[in-house]
Amino acid sequence: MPNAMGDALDTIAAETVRQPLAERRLLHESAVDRLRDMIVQGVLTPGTKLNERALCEQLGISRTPLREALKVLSTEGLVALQPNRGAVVATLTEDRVREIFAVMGALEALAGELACRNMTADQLNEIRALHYQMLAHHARGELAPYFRCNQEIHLAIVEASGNATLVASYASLNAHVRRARYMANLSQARWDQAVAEHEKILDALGRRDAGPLQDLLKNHLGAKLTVVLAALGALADNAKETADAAYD
Amino acid sequence: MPNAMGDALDTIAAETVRQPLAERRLLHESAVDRLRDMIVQGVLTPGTKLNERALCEQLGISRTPLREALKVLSTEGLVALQPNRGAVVATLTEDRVREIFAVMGALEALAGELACRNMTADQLNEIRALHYQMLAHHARGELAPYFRCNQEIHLAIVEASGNATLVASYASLNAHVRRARYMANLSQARWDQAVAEHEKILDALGRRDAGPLQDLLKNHLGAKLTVVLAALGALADNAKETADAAYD
DNA sequence: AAGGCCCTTTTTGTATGCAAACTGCTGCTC
DNA sequence: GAGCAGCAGTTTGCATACAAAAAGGGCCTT
Repeated sequence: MPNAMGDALDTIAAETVRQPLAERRLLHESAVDRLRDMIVQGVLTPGTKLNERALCEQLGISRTPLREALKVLSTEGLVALQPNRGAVVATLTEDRVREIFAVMGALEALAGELACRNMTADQLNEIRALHYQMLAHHARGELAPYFRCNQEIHLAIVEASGNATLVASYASLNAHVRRARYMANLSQARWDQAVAEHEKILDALGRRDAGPLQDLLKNHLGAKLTVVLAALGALADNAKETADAAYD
Repeated sequence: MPNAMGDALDTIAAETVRQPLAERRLLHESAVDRLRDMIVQGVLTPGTKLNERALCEQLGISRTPLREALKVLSTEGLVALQPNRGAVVATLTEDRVREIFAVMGALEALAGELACRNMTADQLNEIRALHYQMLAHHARGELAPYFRCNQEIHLAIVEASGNATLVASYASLNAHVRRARYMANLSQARWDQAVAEHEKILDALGRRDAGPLQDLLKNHLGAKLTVVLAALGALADNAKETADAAYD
């Protein structure tokens, strides 16, 4: 045994230099994922100028895969490309949020209908499990984990439709509004109500009762829209104040 | 006047060397458009391997913008990227077509509802004009122009919803099925029936009668699905025969 | 002092170069 | 003869190089 640390070092080297089994991901793909996360989680706020050189350094890649990633995010709508003038994080206007929610409403309604028809018992159980996990976060007042659970439930319902195209469309639109959602400051009353709505949704799902489920989903989404718009307004006000402060 | 041809030559030079006012489009953008057209119109058939060097030559660009275009088309779902193994035109399975039609059904239903509420008189008139143009093509038995008109009408209805997000989602999905649509061989009976359905759709639109309109759109799309699936089956059979012939 | 012009610097868009991965073929082994 | 190792050629993924466009800044003009 020449070196007790040999194994550990080899492991690290294998992970950093070359992933043998993990089938090393392509640079532009991981760049897309990382940038998307940064945008959705609000690290990169709407309107932020995306300097290629700076992002390259931050991600440790060259401009070629970065630019490919920006093109992808642009077709996803999260980034706006201005010819010869670079990329900026797409802004979210109130109108656009309303548009997105309208489309998501149609998609969720379809998902609910299909889920009632196609959902497996396992899928239903998983949704139930996520629901109880969410209840726990609600009881403890843990907002961020609650949001994550909440998202997973909605995604699980859409996935239970068994329609991959629907899942992709829904996920793409969802990424846009999640940006605003992360900074939503739920009142306790609205939070409690949202949980109650989820209870009813789960109930309808369990009975595979498509009609009422669609109505419940629609109302739930409508309430979410109100919350998101409020968050968006608050955000805009903050930005305005900051801008005003610059003039003081 | 030193040279009578001077103006013409200058014009050509200006167009080929540098577009001054037309704000020369970016190479990767036009590449996306050209490749998308080739895929949708069936020049590049599903499963075709996309060799970068060959496409570069064909489009007269280098690999960088071409690869950016492939990434974009991949996120649109029209091509599939195989890491380290290149890109192929995405295949259209029957299941996938059914999925797409299910989602498009939900989107068209929403579009119909919103159009009844938001459509301007001008938009309705434009749809009427397109409809009559389509009737002319039907009367003359001109299939390809009929399809184009047909597409434009459906897109115009979605646009009349006033929801840009809805338009984008619809257009993206529509690109996929248009591939199959181009090779659909409509029977005269089905063709006549489709025109009759359009007549009713236009009527409901004119009355801004959302409920019946949604039903009509849904039935119309269901009939289209049948036609597309038949075309897809015929295509698959052709491919199979060709493959079989190779063994003779 | 305000505005515009020109020059420098930065940034973007595209082409090219290079290394790793894949493909296909030859020849060897069993 | 089937199958596999190994090598040559091709293709992909990424980095870099270069040119055109935009942004910034100083100087001059008015």
